[in-house]
Amino acid sequence: MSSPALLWFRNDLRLADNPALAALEGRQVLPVFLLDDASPDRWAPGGATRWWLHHSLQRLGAALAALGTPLLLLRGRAEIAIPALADAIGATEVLAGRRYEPWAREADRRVHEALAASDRKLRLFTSTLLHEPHRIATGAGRPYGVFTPFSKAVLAQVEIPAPLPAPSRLLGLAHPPAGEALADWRLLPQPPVPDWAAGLRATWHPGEAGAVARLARFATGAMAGYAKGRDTPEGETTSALSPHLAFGEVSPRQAWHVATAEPWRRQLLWREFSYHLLWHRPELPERPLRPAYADFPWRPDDRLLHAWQQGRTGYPLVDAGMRQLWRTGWMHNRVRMVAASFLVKHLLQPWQDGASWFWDTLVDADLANNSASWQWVAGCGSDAAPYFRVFNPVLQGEKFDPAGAYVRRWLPELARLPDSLVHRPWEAPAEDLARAGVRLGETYPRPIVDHAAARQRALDAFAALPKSAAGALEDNAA
DNA sequence: TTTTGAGTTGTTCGA
DNA sequence: GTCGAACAACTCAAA
Repeated sequence: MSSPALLWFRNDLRLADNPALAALEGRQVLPVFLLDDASPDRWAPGGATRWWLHHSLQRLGAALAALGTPLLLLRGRAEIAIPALADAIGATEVLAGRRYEPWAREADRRVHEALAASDRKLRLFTSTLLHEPHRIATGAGRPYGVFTPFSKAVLAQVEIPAPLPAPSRLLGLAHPPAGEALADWRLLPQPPVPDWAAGLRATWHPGEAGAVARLARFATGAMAGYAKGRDTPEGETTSALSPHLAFGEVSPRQAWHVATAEPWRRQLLWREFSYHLLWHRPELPERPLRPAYADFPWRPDDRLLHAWQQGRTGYPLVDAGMRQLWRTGWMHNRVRMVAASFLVKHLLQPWQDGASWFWDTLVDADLANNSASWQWVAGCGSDAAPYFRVFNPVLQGEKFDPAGAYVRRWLPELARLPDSLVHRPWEAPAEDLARAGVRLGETYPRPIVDHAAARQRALDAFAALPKSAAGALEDNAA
């Protein structure tokens, strides 16, 4: 009989369309998940990520057990724990989906080396993306820096394979080693910290079954109106598949074949593009891709940052988004753009501070997407928004939330204002405020900055950047 | 090498 | 109230 294999789950917590799982081909297997939240060289999982991970691992463990083998839970550094485990069970191969974060690539390289030293193999599969990010290049062999040609190249060159079926049973080890207990990892909010996860529990169903259900629900529901409806933050207008994709509870290939609407598929391609950028520019999460922006005159200010984080800027659309994020771990994409733009341009806070907050609070926290999107908003990324494009949170609110339904849901203190004032409460006459029970500065803050003045300040700051280098993606000194 | 066309998501101002 | 231009020219990718 052939030797057993180690099936190393990372961010592909599913059984269907899992190429590492399919590569077992009936061999004995030990599935393992390794939590590395202590290494200093990586972005440790944020609070919302930890909550989701707990539930997703619970579901994956149950699904694997039903097929014939438990899921082993371990903690530690991959380059030590994985080779040791392979050695302990006599596995000659470790199978896993490929990861693309800089630290993960480095860790995989070390795992590969350590395994090779004892004649074992690490086999990595394309699992969380449609296509390997390093296998797309321009005609000149360079990485793409603009989305549209990148997406055209992917569409022209890549055949998206049909998803693989889930196995109907697995052959586990007769005596699998004992792992750790999920509860001991303390991934959920623990006393004395208040239970902030109630809104997450009410909103989400982590795990493969929840992911597949969410995808099917979108394909038969909101997808038909997605091209127009996706900009409306209130109501079920998007797929809300992002956290499931981030944890790999459903694969992008599955999503591609089920959710066929072109504008939605383009969002999947944006995800590919973010990973393409991260692959070629591993500094993406830390530093602006456009070198001139390294000298941008940010004005770090904890008071402003906290007001933004808590949804107390005085601009209803921004505040509603930030409170939706805090309560549910998710924010509608249109509102993300407005809220992010507000932090960076109106408040002149470094985009990295916004990215950190999103990383901690988003259930769909994804290093490539989050970093690329913040750089896009800040104007220092690939294909970034021109610097003069400053969202007006009032106009955005009135355009995409005209009846104020979204703002009222997340800011109940403004719920009784009339539609015409709900996005600009500071302009409300005293009698309207009184009738709605709003006391500005008490029940809801006055605007933390004046829009027109803040906009001009941002334009001036961007205009002062060195012109020649302001747009360049590459550092010419390199 | 040079040229050409295109480039996710806006806002404001003035006619 | 509506509409077009200005915003700032630039970079990227392909022919």
